[in-house]
Order: sequence, then C-alpha cells, then structure tokens
Amino acid sequence: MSTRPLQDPAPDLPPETERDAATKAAVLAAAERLFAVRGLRCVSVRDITAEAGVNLASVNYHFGSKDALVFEIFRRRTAELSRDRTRMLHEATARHDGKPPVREIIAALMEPPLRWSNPANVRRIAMQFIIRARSEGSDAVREVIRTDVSHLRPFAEALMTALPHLPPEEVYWRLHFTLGMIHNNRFAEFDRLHALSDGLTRDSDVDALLKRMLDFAEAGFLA
Amino acid sequence: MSTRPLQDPAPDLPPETERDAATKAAVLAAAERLFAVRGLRCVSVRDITAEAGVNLASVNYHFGSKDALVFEIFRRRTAELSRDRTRMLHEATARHDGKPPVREIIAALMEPPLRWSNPANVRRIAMQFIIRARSEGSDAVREVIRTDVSHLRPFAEALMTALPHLPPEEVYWRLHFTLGMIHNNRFAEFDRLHALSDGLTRDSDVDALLKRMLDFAEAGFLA
DNA sequence: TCGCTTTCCAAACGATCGTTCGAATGCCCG
DNA sequence: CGGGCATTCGAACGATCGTTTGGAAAGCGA
Repeated sequence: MSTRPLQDPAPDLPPETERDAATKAAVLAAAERLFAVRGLRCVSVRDITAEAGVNLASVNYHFGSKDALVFEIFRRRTAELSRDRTRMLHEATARHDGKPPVREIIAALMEPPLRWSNPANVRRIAMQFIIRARSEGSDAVREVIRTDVSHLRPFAEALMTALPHLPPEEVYWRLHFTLGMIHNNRFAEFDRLHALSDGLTRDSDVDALLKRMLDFAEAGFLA
Repeated sequence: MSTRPLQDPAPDLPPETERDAATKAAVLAAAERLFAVRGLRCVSVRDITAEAGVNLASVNYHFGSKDALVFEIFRRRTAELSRDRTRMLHEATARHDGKPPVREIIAALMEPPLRWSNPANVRRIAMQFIIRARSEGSDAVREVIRTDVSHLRPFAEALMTALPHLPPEEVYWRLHFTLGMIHNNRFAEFDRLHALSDGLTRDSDVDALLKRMLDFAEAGFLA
C-alpha cells in the first residue's frame, strides 16, 4: 500500500500536498461512487478505471490493491463523519456549560449521518459508501470498526455525566442500541418500512425523521 | 432451479416428503454453517461440497445455482423465525384478552432472535446465517427483505391497538427503530461495544440483554 | 431381471478477477 | 538540451469461480 499523502475523492475538498494527482482523485471519486451504488464485491478494478478514464494498473500503482483502495476511502470518510459529530458535540457542550443534555448528545450522533443521506447533500454517496463498507468491507475494514472506538468515547462520557444516576454499563448498552437505530437507516430498510405502512411513511424529510429518532432514543435513555 | 420439495438442513427437523435426500441435507447443513462463519461471498461451491462430502455438481443439480441455495436456506430460516415470533405474539394476545401491552409485543419480536443467538442454542448458526444473508445476499434475497412484510403486519396492528393515541405513522417509524436495534446485534457490533466499555458489557446473558432492550424500546414507544 | 428415471461423479469449460511486468511516455531539474 | 524519475500504458499471468456435460452408478416399479 502506498504511504504517500492521498487525494480527496470529492471535488469539494482541495488536494493536500500533491502537485498533480488527477488520476488518483479520479480513481477515488469513481470508486466511491461505484462502490456505493453496486456494492464492493460487484465492482471490479476494471469498472473503476473505466469509469475514471484511467489505466487499469492505476489502482495497484497508486493504492497497492483494491482492498487498500476501499480502506483508504473508508478511513477518509469515517474520519470526516467523526469530525462532524465531534464538532456538534463540542458545540452542544459549549452551549450548556460542559454538561449537554442527553437529547443533544444523541443529536450530535444522529444528525451528521442523516444530513449526509439527504438527496440534496453532496455527501450522500459518501454516506452510502460507508454503510456498504461497514457490512461488505474486508477484514481490515471490519477490524477498524471492531476496535477503533476512540471517536465514541466523548459521547459515552458525555452521556454518563448527563445521566449520573445510570450505571455506566447501562449507558454503554443504550448507546449501542442508539447506534443500531442509526445504522439501520439503509435504503432496503426504508423500502421495507414504506411497504409495511402502505406509503404512510414515505414523505418524511430529514428534520422530521431526526425528531422521531431523537424522541425514541431520548425516552429510551431516560427510562 | 428445482421445484421439488426441499429437505431441512438441520437434523432436528424431520424430512418432509423425500424418501432419501441425504446429499441435499448435507449440502444445506454445510452451506449454512460455512456461510454463517465466513460470509456468502467467501464460501465457494467447492468449499460447500467438500465440507458436505458430496460431488461438486450437487449444488447445481439439487438447487439450480449457488444463489438459489442461499435463497432456499434464507427462506426456510426466516419462515421459522417468523413462526416463533408469531407464536409468541399469539400467546401474549391470548394472555391479555386480545390486547397485549407494548412490552410483550416487542418481546415477541426480540426474544426469538436473541434466544437463537445464544451459544447454547442449536439455531445459533441459523441466526448468524440470517444476519449474513440480510446484508450480503443476492438481489432475490434483498427483494424479499424489501417487499415481504406480511410477517410484520400483526405486530404493527397489535402496536396500534395498544397505542391508540399514537398516529399509525409514528407506530411504523418506532417499529422501524426497534427492528434496527434487533438487527444491530452482530458480533462485530458487540465487539465494538465491549471495546468501548472496556469489557464492562461482556458478561451479559440473553435474559439481561432482552430486559435492557425491552426497557429501551418500551420507553421509546411510550414517549 | 428388465427398463427407466433419478442421482452421482470426474473433468472440463468459459468467464472474471486482482495483480504484475516491461516498455513507453511525460515531466521536472540541472 | 538531456538525464533521471514518476507515471501511464497495453498486455498478459495465474488463480478462482459458478456452471455444464456426458457417462457411470444406483434405486425402483413392473
């Protein structure tokens, strides 16, 4: 795998250190989009390079392997998502003199991925890629998911100070349940919900969905 | 694909109509186990037939294709799980004169998959296969997940009669959130939780976890 | 036992995949 | 201008995969 600094696949983020990395950026953008739409295993290196308009060997030359490419996109996007969440948590902390209420802590967890999933958001594909990679990723990706929990620590601690009467064990479990609610927001699950409700739940914007999720999770935490 | 009646892969369920389908049963059992452990894409037809001790062509002869084999196992196991859930709902309905409380309705949804996941349960591998197939399955599997919601209807209706003041739309959404909690109980997610809590949540038996989930979801529904 | 159907078997087919290689090309700096 | 290096390119390699095929074996009713 390459150890050189890497280019962001989205055009809205500028290059970092490279003078010219158009090929790399094209590969990253095409790969993220194809992976998000078709799934990791159903996209070949040939599909990516054809979509990006570059040579077949570019993936292995710039990233080392297909898995390394997936890992690189995943690492960048999850770091970006964690930054959004952490920023919201910090803002809530600042607003409440260091002790934000449960609802705002959970909102900091839920709102970024929900906003990213909005069709009008440029991060929509990135969000879909993250969801794909979480379940279809290689061993390396899954290992990161399993072991890297540093970005969740501030949320767990904030919840424990907001709920001092609740045993820490219980806080962790309820955080786990809340993350489950968030991770369940895939297209297939929405389709199933819409089929179940006969279209009753179809016209729901992000704000309404966020409010619903917050109502549910907040009540669960305060139980 | 074969249209003949099919054999159950688990030895605890008797054959249905076949006189002799040892090969088929061996394939189903081996396939389910390997799929559950390694994932659908990381198990080849050769792995399955070698594990089952049968010829390579057996899968295509008895099931038509690898995808059809996956679909068959998925169909059988999800039907079995739905039966368990529906039975629990019926029992709760009978106990409460046709109007079971929210907690028991949710329990009927949560308890069967949780009990199946218990290491002491013979259905543990089956449960792990279902989880795998839900996210890694073919288009046919995903289509069933998206469109077949008949088994959820009784639960939605029971919840609406138990919560007459809540708009049906809200009931559907909260049912969606509850299903998300259930579907999040994968090994990787548990590992992440344990890593986050420094082992504080490791020693939790099924009954304790069920109580926690019920507390959380019930409060969410009654919010 | 005969004839027929079902099942099993070894072997190969055709396709796709990730990866590698050597040469060619472009680019920057001295 | 020219040497050196990074990049690109076409082409192929090696491996794995799901599937197919034709014949052998086995089960079974008549």
